[in-house]
Amino acid sequence: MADKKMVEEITSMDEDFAQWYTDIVRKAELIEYTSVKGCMAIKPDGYAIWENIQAELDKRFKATGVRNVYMPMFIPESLLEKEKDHVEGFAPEVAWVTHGGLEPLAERMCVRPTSETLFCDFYKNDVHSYRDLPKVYNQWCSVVRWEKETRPFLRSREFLWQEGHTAHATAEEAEERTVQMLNVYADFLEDFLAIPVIKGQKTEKEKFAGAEATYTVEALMHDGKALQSGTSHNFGNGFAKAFDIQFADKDNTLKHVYQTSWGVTTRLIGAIIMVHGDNEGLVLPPKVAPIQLCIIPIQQKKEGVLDKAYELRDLLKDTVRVKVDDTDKTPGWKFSEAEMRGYPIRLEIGPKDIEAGKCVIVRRDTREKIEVTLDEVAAKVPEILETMQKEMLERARAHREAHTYVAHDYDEFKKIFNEKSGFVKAMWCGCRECEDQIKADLSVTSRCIPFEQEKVSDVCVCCGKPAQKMVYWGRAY
RNA sequence: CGGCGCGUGGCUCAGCUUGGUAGAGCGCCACGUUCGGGACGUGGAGGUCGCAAGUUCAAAUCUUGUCGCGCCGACCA
Repeated sequence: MADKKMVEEITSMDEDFAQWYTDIVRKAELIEYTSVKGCMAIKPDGYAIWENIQAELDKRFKATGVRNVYMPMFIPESLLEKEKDHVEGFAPEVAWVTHGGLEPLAERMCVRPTSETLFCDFYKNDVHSYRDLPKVYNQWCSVVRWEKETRPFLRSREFLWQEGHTAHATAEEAEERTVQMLNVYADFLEDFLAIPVIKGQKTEKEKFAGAEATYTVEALMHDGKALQSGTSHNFGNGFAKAFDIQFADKDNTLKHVYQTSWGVTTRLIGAIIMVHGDNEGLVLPPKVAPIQLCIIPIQQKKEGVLDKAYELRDLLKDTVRVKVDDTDKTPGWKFSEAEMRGYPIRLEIGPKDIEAGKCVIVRRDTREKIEVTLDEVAAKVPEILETMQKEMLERARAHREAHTYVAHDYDEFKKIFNEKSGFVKAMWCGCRECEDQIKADLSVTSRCIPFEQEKVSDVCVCCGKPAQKMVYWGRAY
C-alpha cells in the first residue's frame, strides 16, 4: 500500500528523477512556464512557500540587527566594472538595457545580477566615520542572470532572493558577521525546512567573484546530488578599495571598510522538493507549509458533515494553518490532491466518524493513519505536526549519512562516483589542478571544506601529495 | 553554447512515412445519481495543428529558417 503509486501523472523518482522533479513542480501547482524563456510564473501555492521562508528568515535576520533597504535594479556599466574579479565573474551572464524609450542611453546598464556594486556605491557616500559603522543591510528583490539552461527554482533567468550587504570597521567584525549569517542559514534550513546541511568554506575555484572567502551550506538531495543552499561571503576590503569606501577611525586615520554579503534564493523551494518529496508528490515540512492541515469531509452532502468540518476548522484555525476541501470532488480525489500538494496532515471526517465522535488523521510523510477522538483533535494536531517536522529532519539526515562515503585514494574515489551518488569525503592538497582533474574525470566538484574537519588520509586523493584539508565532493545542481 | 528529444483544444497524445483544410482520452460547463483512496450517466462548449517563408491546384503532413520546452554536458544561486 505504502509503495503503491497512486498518482500516475507523477513520474516515479527512481525511474527519472529530473522528470519527477518537473512533474511535482507542475502538478503541485508551484509554477507555470511563461512566454519569457527561463522565467517562471510562481503560482499562489509556490509563492506562499516563499512568503513563509521570507517571513521566518526576515525575523531571524532582524534578531541579529539587520535592516531592510532597497537598491536600484539597474547597474551602469562603469559601476559594474570597478571590481575586476567581480565583473569577470558576472559579465557573461548579465542582461543589458541600452535604450530609454526610443533614445539610446549614453551608458548602457545591466539588470542587477547581484548588488555588491550598488551597495558599494551607496556606502561610499553613506559611511564617513567609525560612528556610521557597522552597516547591516539586506534587500529582498529579484535578480537576473542570463542562464543558458534553466530549471524551475533551481536555475531561472530571474529569481527571487535576499542579499545582505554589510560594512564593518574591522576585518574581525566582518569575519564574525560572515560566519554568523552562515549559521543563521544553517539553523533556518534545519529547524524550519528540515534540511540538514554541511557548513564549510568554498575553495578558491568555487568561491564568489570578488570575495576573499565564501562560506556555504551544502545539502544533499534525494538523488544524491548536492545543492548549494546558501552562501555567505567575506570580501575583506577589496571592494572598499575598488570603490573607495573609507571612514575616519577612532585613531583619526582614514581606513577602508570591510564587507560581507550573504544570500539565499527561491532555490530553497527546489531543495524542499528534492529532499522531502516522494512519488505521491510534494511533502512540505509543517513549519514552512502554507496549509498545514487539510480537512476532507466524506459524504459531505449528508446532513451535518460539512458543518462538522467547518467546526473543526474554526476550532483549529488559531493554532494551525487549516483549510477544508469542500469542493465536490470525491474523497479519493481529494486524498491524492492533498498528497500531491504536500499538505503535512489531512483530517478525514464523515458520518461514521461523527457518530463515533472521532476522525482520522493521516500524516503526509509516513501516510500513517491515526484515529483521534474529536475531543483530542485540538491537542493532537499540533503534536503530530511537531513530531513530523522532527522526523523529517531525522530522515533527511539519515539519508545524507547513508549517502556519504569516504575515499582514501583516487581509485576508490572514482569507483564510488562511478557506482554511487552522494557526498564523498576525501583529502585534498589545496591545488586548483586537482579540482580541475576531478571535474574533468568525473563531473565532480568540491562542495566545501567543512568546518568540522576529519583526517581520513595523509595525502591528496587526486595527486597523492601531502593533504591540507578534508573536502566534501559531489555532483551538484 | 554543444548533443539528443519534443511542439496538434486546458492536459496527455494519435494523425505526418504515402499532402485532400483535425481526432481520442482526460479536464471544463449543465443536470441527475454518487461520496472512507483519483465515481457514473446524459447533454454541451472548446483547436485550424509554435511561428515565418517556400513547394503545390491543395500543407498539421514536404523543404528551409526561426522561436519555445525538456533532458544530458560546459557555466552558474
